[in-house]
Amino acid sequence: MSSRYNHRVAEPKWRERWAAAGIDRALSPEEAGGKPKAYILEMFPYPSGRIHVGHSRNYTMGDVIARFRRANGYNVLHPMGWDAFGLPAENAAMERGIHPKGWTYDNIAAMREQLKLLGLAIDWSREIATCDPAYYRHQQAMFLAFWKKGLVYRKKQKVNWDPVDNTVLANEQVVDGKGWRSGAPVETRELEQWMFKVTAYADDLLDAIGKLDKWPDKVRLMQSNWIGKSQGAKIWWPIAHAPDFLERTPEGQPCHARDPIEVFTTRPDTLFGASFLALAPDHPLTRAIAEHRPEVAAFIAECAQLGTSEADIEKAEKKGVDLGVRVKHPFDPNWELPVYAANFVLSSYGSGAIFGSPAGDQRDLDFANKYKLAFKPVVLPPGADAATHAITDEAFTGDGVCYNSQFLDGLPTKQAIARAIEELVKRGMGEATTQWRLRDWGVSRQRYWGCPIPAIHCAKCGVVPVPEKDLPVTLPEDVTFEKDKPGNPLDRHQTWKNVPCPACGGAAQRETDTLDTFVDSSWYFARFTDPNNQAAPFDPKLARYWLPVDQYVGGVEHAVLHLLYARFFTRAMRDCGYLDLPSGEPFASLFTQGMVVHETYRRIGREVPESNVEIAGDRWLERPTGFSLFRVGDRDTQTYRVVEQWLSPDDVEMREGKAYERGQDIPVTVGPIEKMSKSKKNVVDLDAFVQDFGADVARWFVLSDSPPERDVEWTAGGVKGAWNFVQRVWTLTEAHGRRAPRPGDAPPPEAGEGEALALRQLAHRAIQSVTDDIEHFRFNVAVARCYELVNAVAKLKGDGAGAVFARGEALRILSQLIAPFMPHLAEECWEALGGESFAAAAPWPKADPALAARTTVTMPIQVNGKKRAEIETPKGAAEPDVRAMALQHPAVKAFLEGVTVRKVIVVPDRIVNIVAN
RNA sequence: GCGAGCGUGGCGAAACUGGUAGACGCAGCGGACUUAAAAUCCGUUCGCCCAAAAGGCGGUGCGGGUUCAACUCCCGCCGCUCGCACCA
Repeated sequence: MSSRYNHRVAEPKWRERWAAAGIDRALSPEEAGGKPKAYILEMFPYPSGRIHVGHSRNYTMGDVIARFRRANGYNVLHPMGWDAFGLPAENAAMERGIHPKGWTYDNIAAMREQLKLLGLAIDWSREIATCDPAYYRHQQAMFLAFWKKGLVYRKKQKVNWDPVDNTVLANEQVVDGKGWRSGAPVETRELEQWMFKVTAYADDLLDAIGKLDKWPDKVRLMQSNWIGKSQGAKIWWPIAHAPDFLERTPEGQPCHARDPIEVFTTRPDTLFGASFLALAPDHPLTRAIAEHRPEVAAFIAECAQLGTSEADIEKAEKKGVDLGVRVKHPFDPNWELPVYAANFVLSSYGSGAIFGSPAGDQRDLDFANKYKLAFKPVVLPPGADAATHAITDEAFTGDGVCYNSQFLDGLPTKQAIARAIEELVKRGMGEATTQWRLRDWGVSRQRYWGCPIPAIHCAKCGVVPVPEKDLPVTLPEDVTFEKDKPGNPLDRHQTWKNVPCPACGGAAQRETDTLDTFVDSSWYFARFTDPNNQAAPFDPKLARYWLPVDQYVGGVEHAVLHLLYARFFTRAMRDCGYLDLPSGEPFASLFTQGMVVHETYRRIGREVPESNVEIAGDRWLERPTGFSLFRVGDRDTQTYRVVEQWLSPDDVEMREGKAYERGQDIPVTVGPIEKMSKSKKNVVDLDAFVQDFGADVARWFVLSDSPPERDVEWTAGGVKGAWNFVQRVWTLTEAHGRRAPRPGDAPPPEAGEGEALALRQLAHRAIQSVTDDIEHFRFNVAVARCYELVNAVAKLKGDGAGAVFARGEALRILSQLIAPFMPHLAEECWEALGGESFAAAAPWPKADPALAARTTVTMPIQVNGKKRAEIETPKGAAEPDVRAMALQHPAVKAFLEGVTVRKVIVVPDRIVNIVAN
């Protein structure tokens, strides 16, 4: 009498047994003995509330690797923690009148239970939360150490200000000119900021990318581009003429506005093609002139209005205004050039000034043409004729040979650059330099729920570090959040804020900014190696044992932000003596997984006439209400409707291929397939799913349908496939279980022939391919191999000794192969088949080479590239034999009638191709 | 605009360093079991030609090329996705 597999009983049972046996605990280096270590880590979650099946993919992938490594004899560290500081906690506090700490810890408690439902092989004894003073006290100590080492400094500078979140953002957190969380257009403010000197490692961060050979090329490229190294020259252009008012500041002090203007260029070889200088609208000289010249001030204002989005930039015309300043050419004091302010020059790159060489740069050319500035071409493209080559509308930006360039004439571009720099240095007009796109990391955030910056401001002593003995600087808990009181509650907290100066004892104030939460996640992987250490962030010996992380798994959205910061942090920790990690690289191997996506559903709202539709960027709004709209239908039938609300998949049912609200006749708009997210409601809650189908079905499905790096769409069909598989495996296993040969039994002679032998061979080949597929992150292919094996087991009928043995062996192998993917079902099967201890603790199966190896191969025979027949040959059959067999095959003979065989190509064990005509 | 990746049945996808295209799953179709449904099991499923079978022809976005042989390599297009974006 067979029974259905009951995940509701089996799954909790095995989780309890694993926990009781402590099999997920990482061993100390001493306990591990000669075992190699494997540190497997998924990017830790922000405790936002609840987990949905979309989150589970990331953790499941890491878990497959962790379980696989453990079965292969590694000492595995697979921990979990919480990236627990951050803005959503404060927003929740404001909305609901609760404390961020309570909200965060409640979420952690709920999400921990949910993650445990998945049956992840995690060492929960190492759990950490970044908002725990036991964690962030070490972060504060490191901050002080970095400060001492010169890797932390303060700087008054223009910052990206998010007006919605009321805080500063790092450059990496500004996407398309908008805040990465709030989506609000970022404003510019001038603020005193705490900075991390990431640029101190710019060269190393860039060079070492070349050694990260187990990172996706895409991520490596993105990091290289972000660091953005350009080699070239600084050039100083002396002022020839300038308006008189530049002699003095508005206050009457002598000023430096007559200092030479510095520009950066990668192409000093084009200096003889220079036609003008252009300054950024907010270049100091532009602003100084704007004080006196209304048209310049107007131009600055106009530029400030211009958006920074793609569309704006594409449309924006190259525009400028003559500043009335003339400069001397560095190679010819008699050659004077005009200085413009121009809208296409960025103050944030280089020195915020360029020299325009129109023949060699499209923007410069557009600008010169608009303002009728004279120029000449100075780089001759390969193959062009110096007498006729001309530039009108299209610049030549490639390499060539210099002409019209005095002492540079005849030199190819690379040599000309070197020669030009040599001459600049000789004349004291410039020098070689390297320009980086990478900027230092501003870490000050004007928020409460973050790690306090351990510094005190004293009127007498300046900025003083908090003495180490006074750490941690803990967040005060008695703060209030009210919607009508914007700003940082730490600023308002008098008893916390006002403290004596550690240096002079006088009245002083604590720093009220907190650290960017990306600081918290920049070293958590090191903390996991020694999570309960009170005295230090971690024991360098333990860190040395476990680091680098052998396999890191996470979303590609962190390709620049988190991954770059973590690489900086390990270098800084190393140089401050915390960490013995010569490479400075935290993650040896990185895998960026695809998302789980799902259809979106929207309740259909009121129709809006097209005349009231306003297009705002990529969305539609209703005039004058400003309500968001969406479009229904195709081009001919399109109508606009108000977005009423997103509907959860649970509230939608399909009837005759159309979507309706559950139990009602209201049609539902099926929207695009998007990443599962709370805001679009297209999520499938994990608890409910595990209750209905089990964690194993969720795990199996998210890995089965698509390659792991690609998105996978959550569909009812996919769930069904996984569910069927679970039932099928269990039905076959249970039916076999009670007459199973025990593991290790010698095969009876009958197992060495016919179908029994074929199944044994297939099972052993499955071991080979699944092993290889897991190693190479081809989980979807591994899944397909398991299906093949199950199909073959089901197909083998009969109760003879050979069949029973082969089936028992195949099922036992199957239970082990599925163990990393579906650990609960694997245990249930393992037990039913008489296995000892746990499937999770059993060593990974080894393929018997004699069975896995192929003794015969099926070779296709082609005639003129078209397959005409197949032959069975022994593996490794000699070429003449194969050739003879092929030529004698009746089907082949028929095709060779009346033609001459010109050539016979035999690729051993693969294919035969006969060329004939 | 620059850079990267991708394009294979109705759908998700396989195909090792060029060697039988479509493994495996979903959906579909036919059948068994059942009073019926669900579940399960068996068969079938790229298109076209042929009454069927055997067999043949075509087929991996489009157009060329290299090769005995191309989803795979090269050249030129088209489309989609992602990243960066006036970076001097």
